[in-house]
Amino acid sequence: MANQEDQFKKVISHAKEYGYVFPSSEIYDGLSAVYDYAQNGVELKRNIREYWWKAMVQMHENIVGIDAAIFMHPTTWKASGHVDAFNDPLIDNKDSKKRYRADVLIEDYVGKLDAKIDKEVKKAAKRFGDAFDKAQFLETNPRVLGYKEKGAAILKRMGQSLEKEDLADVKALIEELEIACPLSGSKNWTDVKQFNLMFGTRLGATAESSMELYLRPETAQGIFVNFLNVQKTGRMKIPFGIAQTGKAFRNEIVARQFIFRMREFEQMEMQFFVRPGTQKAWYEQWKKTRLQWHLSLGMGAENYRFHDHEKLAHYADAAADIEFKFPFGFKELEGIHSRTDFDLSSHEKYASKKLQYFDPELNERYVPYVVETSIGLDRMFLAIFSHSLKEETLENGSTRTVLQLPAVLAPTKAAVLPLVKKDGLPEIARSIVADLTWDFAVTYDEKDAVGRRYRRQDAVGTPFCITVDHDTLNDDSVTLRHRDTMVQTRVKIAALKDLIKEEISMKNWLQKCAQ
RNA sequence: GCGGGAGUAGCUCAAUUGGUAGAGCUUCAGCCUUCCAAGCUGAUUGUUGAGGGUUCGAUUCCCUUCUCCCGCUCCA
Repeated sequence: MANQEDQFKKVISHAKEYGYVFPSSEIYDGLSAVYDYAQNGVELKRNIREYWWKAMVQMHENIVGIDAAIFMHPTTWKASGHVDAFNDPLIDNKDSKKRYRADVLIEDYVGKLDAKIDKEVKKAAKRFGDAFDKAQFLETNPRVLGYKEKGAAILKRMGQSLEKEDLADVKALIEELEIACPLSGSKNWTDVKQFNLMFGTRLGATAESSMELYLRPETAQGIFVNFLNVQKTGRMKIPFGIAQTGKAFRNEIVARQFIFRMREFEQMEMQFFVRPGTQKAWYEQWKKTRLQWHLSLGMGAENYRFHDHEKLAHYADAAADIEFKFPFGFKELEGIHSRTDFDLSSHEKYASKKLQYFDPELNERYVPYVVETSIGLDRMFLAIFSHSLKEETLENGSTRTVLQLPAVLAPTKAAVLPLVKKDGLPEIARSIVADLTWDFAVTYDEKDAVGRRYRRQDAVGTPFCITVDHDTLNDDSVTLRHRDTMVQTRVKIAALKDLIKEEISMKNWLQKCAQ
């Protein structure tokens, strides 16, 4: 455990020291759970996004992309269920330090009343024997009626108080009912606090004319509301998908673990629209396809696993996570959800617009079912970065820190190094840089001994080093050093471009794990 | 939000009973060097997380606050 912790701390400080991730607004002490991507981080992140986009959009004839706005009509979030589901009244017990949802505590209390009714029924059934009429008993027995009334009154009052956001009354209700903490038995409660997981803001200049808005808590709704637009204008036939990448915002109560859980984060997701009844097969298909994508990066199959959800979200009929072994254990990296027709149907109701597809094969209209793949770009970044950071002990006993990023994703693909700073070697190196820079990201470095420069490039994750030496003057050849093996080969300058292109080509990487 | 730990240079860390901050690595300039960080010379960097208090004097003691890490909690 201490090792894990140490490793994670190394990841965080390496990310900062080598220009990948900085705490946001650091000169003001940072902002909780907000981070900035630095000069190298932005490249890595961009490359991951591109790798995903290529695999999901470009390589699928029936998947297209969009880029929806972060602001959406507020009714969107009523239809999606977020206004209800992302809005919890929470209360803490001061003695046990446990936190509960206030409404759940009260509902549990009402549940106990129902249990009492059941008890009465059983007792009566015993007493009356065969003559027992359950329906009549429930309607006439004064005790049962008392429990029922009480329960209904409690729920009504709670509903009204929550509606009015009268949280003091919710607390009063809990105190009046003498609800105790299930763990400690204590009735020592804090005030009820409303936690809204969505960030609110206002659209419009003046307070009177402005409109309350949310920053989107997920990108998916931007696709659902555009479903028909894309289907019609793109002449899409089911099954087809719409993909997008973009920022989403959640006001997490506790956001932690570096960039794993941030309040502002980027999703890469694809909604796949299918004929009702076929969702299960597509769900399985996408689980497989997405895992293959991960495996193509070569970070070891043993570091991935599926986690099938037993408790499903309000919209899903099946859901699984692809989990990755982060420095702090296996955690969710990507979600694959069978979302049914929940979202489209709900938007139909709220917007009073038909969101249906006419299926020419079946000759009928229907609301399509949706299978979603949704991956956190920041989590993918962390997965790759933390997995790539290694400390090696070499044969001579020295250690080297190397960031073994997949070459296809590395921010800088090659560093060009003159062996010494004289004899015309820098000039040749510069000319190589000038040539290669049209095709991929290269850098130049002449400072310090060449060995030190190699280690520097190792630490930032540059997969190739090209060294210009005195032989270059005679035969136009240079050495090409591979980061992971430290092996060097002698190649002609003219051959460099194709050699490296081959190693960093998305095509070659994506094909690695094709089924 | 609760409990525990921690904030000193870009990174890792020092500073003896309170006496106005140092080291290593890094970075930068130069020298020397024909291939895997540790050769030589020189240089930059800090309101010691922030604010307040006690004191002649605070990195050190007290209070407040912010941030990070771990656990609990929460998590579509």
